[in-house]
Amino acid sequence: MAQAAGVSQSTVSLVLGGKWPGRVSPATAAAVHDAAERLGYRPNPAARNLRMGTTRTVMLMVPTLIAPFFGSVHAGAARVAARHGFGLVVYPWPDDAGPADSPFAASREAIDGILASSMPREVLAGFPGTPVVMLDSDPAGAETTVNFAVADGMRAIAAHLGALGHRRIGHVAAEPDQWTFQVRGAALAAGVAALPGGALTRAVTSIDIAAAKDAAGRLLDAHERPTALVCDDDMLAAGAYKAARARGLDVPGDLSVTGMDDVLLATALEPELTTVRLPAEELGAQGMAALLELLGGGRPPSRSLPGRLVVRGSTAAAV
Amino acid sequence: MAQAAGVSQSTVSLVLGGKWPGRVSPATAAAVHDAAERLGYRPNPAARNLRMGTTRTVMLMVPTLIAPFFGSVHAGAARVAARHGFGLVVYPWPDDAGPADSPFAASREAIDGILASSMPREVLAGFPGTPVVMLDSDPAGAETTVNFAVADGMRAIAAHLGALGHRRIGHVAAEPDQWTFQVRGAALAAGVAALPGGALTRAVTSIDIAAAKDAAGRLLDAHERPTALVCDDDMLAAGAYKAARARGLDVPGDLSVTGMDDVLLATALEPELTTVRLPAEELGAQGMAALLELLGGGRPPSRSLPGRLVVRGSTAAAV
DNA sequence: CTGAAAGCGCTTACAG
DNA sequence: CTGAAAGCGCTTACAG
Repeated sequence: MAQAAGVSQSTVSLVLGGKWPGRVSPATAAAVHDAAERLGYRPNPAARNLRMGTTRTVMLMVPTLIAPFFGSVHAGAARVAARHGFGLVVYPWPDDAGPADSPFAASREAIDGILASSMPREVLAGFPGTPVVMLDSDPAGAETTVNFAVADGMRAIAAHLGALGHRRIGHVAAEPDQWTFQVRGAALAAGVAALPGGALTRAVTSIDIAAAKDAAGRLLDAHERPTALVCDDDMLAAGAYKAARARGLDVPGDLSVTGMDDVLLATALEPELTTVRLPAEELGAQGMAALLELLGGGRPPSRSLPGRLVVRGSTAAAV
Repeated sequence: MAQAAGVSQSTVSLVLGGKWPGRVSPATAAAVHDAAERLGYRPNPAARNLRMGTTRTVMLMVPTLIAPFFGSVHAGAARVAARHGFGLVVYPWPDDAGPADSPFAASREAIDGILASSMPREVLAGFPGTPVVMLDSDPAGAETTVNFAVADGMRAIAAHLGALGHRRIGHVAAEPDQWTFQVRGAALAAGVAALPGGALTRAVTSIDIAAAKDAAGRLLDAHERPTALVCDDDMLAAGAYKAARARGLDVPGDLSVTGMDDVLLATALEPELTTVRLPAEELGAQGMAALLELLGGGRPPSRSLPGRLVVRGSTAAAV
């Protein structure tokens, strides 16, 4: 490549690295660009990585890629990474991976930073010293976090149901011991407590349709049946629909149901689900932007992305 | 590291690379392993890549990661890759990516091979000479392909509906000009033609619930209404349910509906969907195994993975 | 059985 | 403004 352009290797490196102005004549720079174009030349990333001691690759850790939510997070993160010339490697953990350690161990030296979504903080213990941005996680930690304003979302749901006259509300709560679900639970409790005569019951479930159906069923079979079921996410709401149907209850005629996330499922259900839209792709994008800033030596602040209540057909006036 | 073990760099490399038997004494090898363990030493992948001219990284190209189907493909591929010490980089294309070329261009030199799922073959033109295995693609090409036996799946659906007495069948067909959908269409047509008195109508739609609802609606509004709707995938079936409900038709009392894929959505719907289970994770795993074989100098044969008809609540005897 | 040496292709002081 | 040289950390002939 250097001889094709009739210059030295150093000059090629300077020009292609964009560091030439003031050090290489414009004419020479143009010649280098021309030759590179003509030959389809691209710098060898392995050599560059070795020399620089950096890989321009970031790891995204998510609980699973099978939930479409995390596919969106990946899309947003990948878009921002690509724009800055960074690669993105995803590791679903622990759900889909085989032996959890092997990919980790292999990549410890191969990445510059970590974007970890919805993960217990302990998972990062294996990567001491690696810059990290946490997504959808407890902001009390030392790392920069990017979160959704889920408490606001839950309050919006409580207010929406309250305005429709609901007072006896059931919470179909996700079991995982994650920060986001703890916040959702607390915000809902506060929102219902603020309703005159508000009363909250709760059933805990794993994030699984069949399990959610059982949990919702327990709530619906109580002596004083709730008139609305607030579910911690859209998938749980699908289970709530099933529990309602199994008992001959019409949604939203006899029972209002809400979700959270607004994934594809929300509009696949009948009736379509009233839920809070959480901008998953934006989460990935802002998280990657923060990580890139961190890698560049900055101190990006933690931040929180607002959700938006989307009212569809699953909520109606209390009977 | 070398001095910590009291040996030369070459010896470390030989031992850690597993090439020591017969060349290094067992005692020395043990000492090297000990020191590596103690220091938490891991070879620098960039140096290795530079020296070897290989990256032990494979690119997975999928249309999108937001469809859970491709999340499963990724999981299977990543599992096999990790087991062989390979990394996996995913590029959703063209759906989620920003500027399509930028990540491609950047990674051309950074990967050893490509696993491309459900993509037009032209996309690979930008990677001349890179070993490729195609997933869910026309096996007529030169590359090794790993596919689902979708024709068998469609025939199983046609036979199932035929046995239930259905004769007027509507096909909610996916529009994308993909090999898999062409095969599905042809197999269904043959299966219905084999039914005495069988008659097939068809409406084409993009892979989108609202569009599928419209397409299914056109079929249902025909003079002689079909008694069963065969959908090219589960998401289209969700649209078919909506079209049925909008017309006061009960599924499966008035109308049977089938899907294909068996993703999460299939059991979220009410009634749960009769569909053909396509082993997406297995597709990714077998595709990666084939690619690894190809990279190792082998000539892996193309293959086809069987699906399985899963009968749930959305099909019943024809009225 | 073990080590010294070359070289993979970059980037970055440094000399001119 | 331009080029020669060093060195990043490996792997692999090669010599002993």
